[in-house]
Amino acid sequence: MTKLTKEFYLRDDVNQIARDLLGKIVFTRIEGVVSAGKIVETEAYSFREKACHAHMKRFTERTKIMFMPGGHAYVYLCYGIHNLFNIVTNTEGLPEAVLIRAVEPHKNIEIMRERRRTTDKHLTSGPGKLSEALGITRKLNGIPLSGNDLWIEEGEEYREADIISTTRIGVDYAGEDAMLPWRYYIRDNTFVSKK
DNA sequence: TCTAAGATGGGT
DNA sequence: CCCATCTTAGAA
Repeated sequence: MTKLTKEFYLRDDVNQIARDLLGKIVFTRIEGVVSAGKIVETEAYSFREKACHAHMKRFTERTKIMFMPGGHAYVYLCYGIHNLFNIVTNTEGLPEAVLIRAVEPHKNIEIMRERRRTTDKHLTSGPGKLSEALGITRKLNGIPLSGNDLWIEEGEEYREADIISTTRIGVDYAGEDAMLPWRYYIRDNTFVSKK
């Protein structure tokens, strides 16, 4: 019922925000249709490390969204096929973001089945999958999460012991920064993407 | 202009 | 393991 405040996103600690987002609910309203999923897996990205598109504050047509103040959506196309959904964090000019890697269906699973056309366990268990299930495309790139198209609400609180921290997926190109334990997920949750 | 590579997912 | 698919960034 209550959207997260902008102070939540503006904090100068993208890893803390990635942890805090676990259990929160992502809502979309696409052509009037609302659906939602509970976040169960995230990854943190920062200009301070090499896996980030905006490493060393690299400013391009694509990365300019990450320079916006925290609380905006960064949606980009991966491998020419998949829309990956990130949440921009930190203040303007400090490009950091949290990649949402998996959610658990929370509201309107029927529309997710229509959009995905696969079995339920594959509905939202990966960054490309959840975007398709929730209808997130690059049309939403750069929009604020304070609006009524795409937003985050409070959800479930998890105890520290149920949050796993490990290395991020698909970032081998980042050299030693690929070893950073900046991936977070809920222990034993069936919608967490597999390595 | 040209081109290689990519924060994936689905199938063999 | 292989491949679809196409934007992006950087080189030429």
